[in-house]
Amino acid sequence: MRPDIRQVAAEAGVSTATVSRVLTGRGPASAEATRRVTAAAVRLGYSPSASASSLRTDRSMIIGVLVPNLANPVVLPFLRGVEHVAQLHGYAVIVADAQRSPEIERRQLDRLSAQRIDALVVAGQPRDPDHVRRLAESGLPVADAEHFTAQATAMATSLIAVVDQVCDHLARFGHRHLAYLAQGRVAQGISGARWTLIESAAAARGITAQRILVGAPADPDRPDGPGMASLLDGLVRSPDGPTVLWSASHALAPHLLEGLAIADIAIPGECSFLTFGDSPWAPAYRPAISVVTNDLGAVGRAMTEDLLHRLGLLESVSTVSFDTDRYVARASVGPVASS
Amino acid sequence: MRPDIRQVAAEAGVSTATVSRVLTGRGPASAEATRRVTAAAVRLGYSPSASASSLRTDRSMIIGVLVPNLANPVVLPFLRGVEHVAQLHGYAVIVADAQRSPEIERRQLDRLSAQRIDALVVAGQPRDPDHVRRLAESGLPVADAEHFTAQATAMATSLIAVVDQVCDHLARFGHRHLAYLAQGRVAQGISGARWTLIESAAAARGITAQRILVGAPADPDRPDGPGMASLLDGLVRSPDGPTVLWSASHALAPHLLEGLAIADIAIPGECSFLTFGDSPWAPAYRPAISVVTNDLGAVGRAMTEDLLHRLGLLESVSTVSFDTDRYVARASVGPVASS
DNA sequence: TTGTAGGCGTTATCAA
DNA sequence: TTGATAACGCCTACAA
Repeated sequence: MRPDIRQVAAEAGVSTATVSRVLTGRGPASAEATRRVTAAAVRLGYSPSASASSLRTDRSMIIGVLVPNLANPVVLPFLRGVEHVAQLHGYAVIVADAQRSPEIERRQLDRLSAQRIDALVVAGQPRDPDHVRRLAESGLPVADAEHFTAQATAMATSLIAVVDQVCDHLARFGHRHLAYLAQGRVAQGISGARWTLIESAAAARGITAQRILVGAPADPDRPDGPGMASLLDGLVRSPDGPTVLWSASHALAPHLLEGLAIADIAIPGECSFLTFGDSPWAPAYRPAISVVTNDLGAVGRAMTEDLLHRLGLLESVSTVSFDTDRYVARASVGPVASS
Repeated sequence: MRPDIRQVAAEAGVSTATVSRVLTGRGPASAEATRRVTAAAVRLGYSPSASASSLRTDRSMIIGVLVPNLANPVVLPFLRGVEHVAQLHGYAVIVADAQRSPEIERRQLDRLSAQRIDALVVAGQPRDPDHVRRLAESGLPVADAEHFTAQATAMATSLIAVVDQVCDHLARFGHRHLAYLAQGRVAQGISGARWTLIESAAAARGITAQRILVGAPADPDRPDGPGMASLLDGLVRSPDGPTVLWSASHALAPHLLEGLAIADIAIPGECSFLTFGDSPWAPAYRPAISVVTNDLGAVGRAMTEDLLHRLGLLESVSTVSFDTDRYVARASVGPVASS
């Protein structure tokens, strides 16, 4: 049914070796041979079997992406970035969703391993970091988003500048107390780095910053509105409570906003609000929400380029800077209420 | 370096055939052989090569998913559903992002074809439907989301019930004119079916319904707020204009809301609002947005089960009904203003 | 129940 | 520059 390399060879009147050389571009081939082979391949609708080629060359041309939780929309731009670069270099992307479970994560990593992926992208904190480490030690090129962003200095300096900018803005509006709200587990990598930056930038401007970990709702689809409301009410309305709430992630933001709405806390009248991560909902909200955009697509692209570089497929990693963080001030950040 | 089936055979003191039979579960194997082989496999950290096995069996154990535009967040639950079911049956999922371009789509389909995917899921309207059709005709099991949802009768009846429910609600509040706002191109499948349903359900209650196609912003990340505002202003404030705006997709909703905010149209005072598709932003909005949830994860799961069924891997397709559409009434739908 | 052996479709080596 | 050929790692008749 499906044509194979031998049929192409027969059709072109050459040997299979020549067909292979022409189509892969590896090895010499005369202009005439090239012409006839490509013509025959097109005529027959030939498409070489990736399995056979992988088996022979020991290269699967597949990049695996381990996603801790595919329900989280922030992975989307990231995935897109990985896909984009991978595709440019003939690579396919296999997505492995760990569904927030260590066992599923292990199964998924095993599957990726069986596919003999050429490289692995870890798109967040894995549930079982040891397993990932073991893969890396066994020679698989691994790019970990947490480590990567913390190490990419261009990105870090961009973030520093933006955090400074935000704190300036807040100080100018008279804010003295800031609360940084993050979800559940304390992240080591990027999230931890952000907090350190915020804390020191705030301190430099006489703003006290506190970090508050709000328990991730058991079911992220049905957040605990009232619970969030009472938490925020107690926080904001306590003496010397924060006058600014800064959400660590875009996914967390709507839950916080819902809590604020229930507790009837006015934005920015009673409390200013901003968040990491942008989406069409931020400007659409009333009031429009200030954001610090973080271009995760760029991170995905850079990580994938780094991997391809390590695989020897890319001469130089694109030096396009990571200067993609930006502070977009909107109505949700305003002057502190004169009480 | 990496252990091979022969090494496992040697370690277990059996032949490679026995190893294969034990590990794949196909063919007979004594309890003793099974024990020793599995032990040896674990001891050596053996993981069979998917390429070799694909080559031999002519089954890649890979399902391809063609996503017209991976930037669109609605694919996320869908992808997750596909991934979930695929994984349960040992299948890997390759994501192909067409990036809204016909050429890229073709390249991606060619790549999937080279990978010898066992089945293809099409997660939206492909840019080049002919190419997809050709693949289907060549014997590849293909599941198309548009066709699928239109044909899945359980899903359709669920949708009918929900649309009736919404229209009842609107009629009770005194609404007589409804505008259904959809993006750009008119979809043939699910989106078209929805509109037909809405139109007739509305008519049955004395509500006139009109469909308005709002041009998709060129760059979906920077929507045209003012343009949207003037469009909606002209629409809502015209004599006999609609008193209800119904957004066809969750992605469109924030752009509409931004337009309403700019035009200073009060919700629900001046105009009620609801949308297909839920997310944490809907209840967090002020006022909270009414939604018709559509569980795309369930669609992804069902489609994948259907494919596995066609591949002979699944005895019966899960008959869990599609009764997942639901109308969640929130504050954004209220009585029509008494003018 | 087990082992032997051949071949899946490609690519790399080597001799011509 | 080309062609014959031997693997790559696995699965599965078939024979024992």
